[in-house]
Amino acid sequence: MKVNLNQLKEEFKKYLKRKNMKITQSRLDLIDLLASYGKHFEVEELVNWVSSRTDRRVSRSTIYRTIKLLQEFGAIKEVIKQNNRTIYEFVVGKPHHDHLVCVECGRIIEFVNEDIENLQDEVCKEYDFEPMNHRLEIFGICSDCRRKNI
Amino acid sequence: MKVNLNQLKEEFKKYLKRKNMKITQSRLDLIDLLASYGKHFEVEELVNWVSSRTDRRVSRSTIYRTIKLLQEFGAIKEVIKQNNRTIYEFVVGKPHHDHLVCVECGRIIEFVNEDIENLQDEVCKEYDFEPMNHRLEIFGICSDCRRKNI
DNA sequence: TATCTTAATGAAAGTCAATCTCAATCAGCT
DNA sequence: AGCTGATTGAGATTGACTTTCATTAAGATA
Ligand SMILES: [Mn+2]
Ligand SMILES: [Mn+2]
Ligand SMILES: [Zn+2]
Ligand SMILES: [Zn+2]
Repeated sequence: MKVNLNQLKEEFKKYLKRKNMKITQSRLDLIDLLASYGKHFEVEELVNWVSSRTDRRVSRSTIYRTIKLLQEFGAIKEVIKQNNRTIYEFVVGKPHHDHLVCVECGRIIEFVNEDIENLQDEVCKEYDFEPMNHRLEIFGICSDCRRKNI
Repeated sequence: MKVNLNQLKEEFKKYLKRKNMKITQSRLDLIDLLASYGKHFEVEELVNWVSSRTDRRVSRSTIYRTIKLLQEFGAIKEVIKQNNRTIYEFVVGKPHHDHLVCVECGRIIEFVNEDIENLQDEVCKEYDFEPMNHRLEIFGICSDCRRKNI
């Protein structure tokens, strides 16, 4: 579960070189920032958080561009699409998992279920479909919110 | 699988009365149109299609408002959220199912898997989470597109 | 049926996430 | 240090969706 940040950055540098892209300070900074954020996040939230750490400014444009890049690289995933908001997660060093989303308080519960994963693979085989990624979102009411509502 | 449209409309009328809302021509027309559309759809697509049938004009605003209403009523579901587009489906008379989405050609394959559904319920029990609805989207490449790419 | 009250509608304006544009800057090769 | 092309930031733009508000229609009442 522990991420070797330096190793990750080295891999990212190789990835950038392979794509003839430049290793810039902004890109490396964002990896650091994302690795230390430790929560599911929305881009706008990240923009604010990054600009609050005044050490070095990174523009909104660059943050959007780098998030897309890190998604292709595989360090970040879109985990929830609700209303018209996208919630992301830094997934390096985290095993794959899916999410329960409380529609009342927004709480996000992570779960792992190997059986569901295997069944998905079976379904894909059945339809001769090559899966690349998936998103299972279960929307409902968490225990805390149910207790409050009584 | 066969939907009794009149019965559906009667239920929708009751639903509207319960909510002190009016039974309007636009609302009834949209149920007819949606029931006859027979495909997954995006709102903008529906707006165009509806306005191409010149029998009676319904504005974009009303279409958006009615789609939201029909979602609450349960006749329509958001089935895919990708990029910043939402794909809907008229679900009356259709058993619950999930989707494989080809990221190359946009093809949507529907599948039913009771085992996955049951496992989801188990997960929810485990976390004392009351599920309301869920969305399982598997993104990948369909067989046709894989053949083309060889 | 005519009248009245209130919800629904349409057109246009507004919102908001995300993308694009382009001049200035930076990475990194020589 | 100088060169070349990728990257950046600020602001403009897009596109899906929502809101506003004057007008219209539903449907209850008499
Ligand atoms: Mn997660
Ligand atoms: Mn479907
Ligand atoms: Zn909750
Ligand atoms: Zn395809």
